[in-house]
Amino acid sequence: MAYAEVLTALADPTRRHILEALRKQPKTVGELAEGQPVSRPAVSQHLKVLEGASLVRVEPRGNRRVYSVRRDGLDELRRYLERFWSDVLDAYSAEIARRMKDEP
Amino acid sequence: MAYAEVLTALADPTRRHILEALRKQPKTVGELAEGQPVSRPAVSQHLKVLEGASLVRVEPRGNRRVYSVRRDGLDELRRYLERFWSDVLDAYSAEIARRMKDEP
DNA sequence: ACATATCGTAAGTAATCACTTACCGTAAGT
DNA sequence: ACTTACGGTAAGTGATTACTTACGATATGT
Repeated sequence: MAYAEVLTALADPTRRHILEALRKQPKTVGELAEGQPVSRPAVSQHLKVLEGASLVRVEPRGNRRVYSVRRDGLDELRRYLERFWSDVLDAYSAEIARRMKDEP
Repeated sequence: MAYAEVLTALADPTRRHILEALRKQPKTVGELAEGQPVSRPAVSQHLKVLEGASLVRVEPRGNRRVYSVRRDGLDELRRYLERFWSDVLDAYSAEIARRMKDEP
């Protein structure tokens, strides 16, 4: 059920902005906060959620904490979407087959 | 920016349950409400959100309103995820190339 | 040792959200 | 025509949630 955390994490615009800021290269909390319209503690709280969703990883480097993008969360979400969609397609083709049988 | 609506739509567990109930076959509002632990109006409200995210389509059939899964919302989300991830990979390989140059 | 920088956490607050009950319009059955 | 079924919308409420400021802990620099 990890995809649930990923979805709630990605549902917030500020968290998406933070994630997108990390696309290019790893950044510290301060650097991330500069680019956002919210306070630094708010960014910290969002990072906690992103980390819980396996979308981000931390590496403490001395005084700073360097955050970078992590693949696992996105993979989890992709698997969920794919599973869901293949179920839809299976049901669809089963419905077609049923109709072919009834109305030849 | 349609992926934002898709993400907020999928972030809610009840909405996901409703969507998953529609995987198998199209259903009316009443049928959907039976399978859920919430009231029928709540289901109606969720369906409105799902429809706004292009995850669901309605076809009024006489008295009933038949809802079914729609592909567009999921596609939109997939495009966003793919775009995001390819940006990450591009930045990563660019970083590798930079290091190869500096430290041969 | 002391001052400064970086960042997480606590506490409080305002806004958002999911839910309920009540109501209304429309279509179908008698 | 009258009643019943179906479902969308309005209004109100309680719980989440995203934000703020204040504080504390740890590492760096002088």
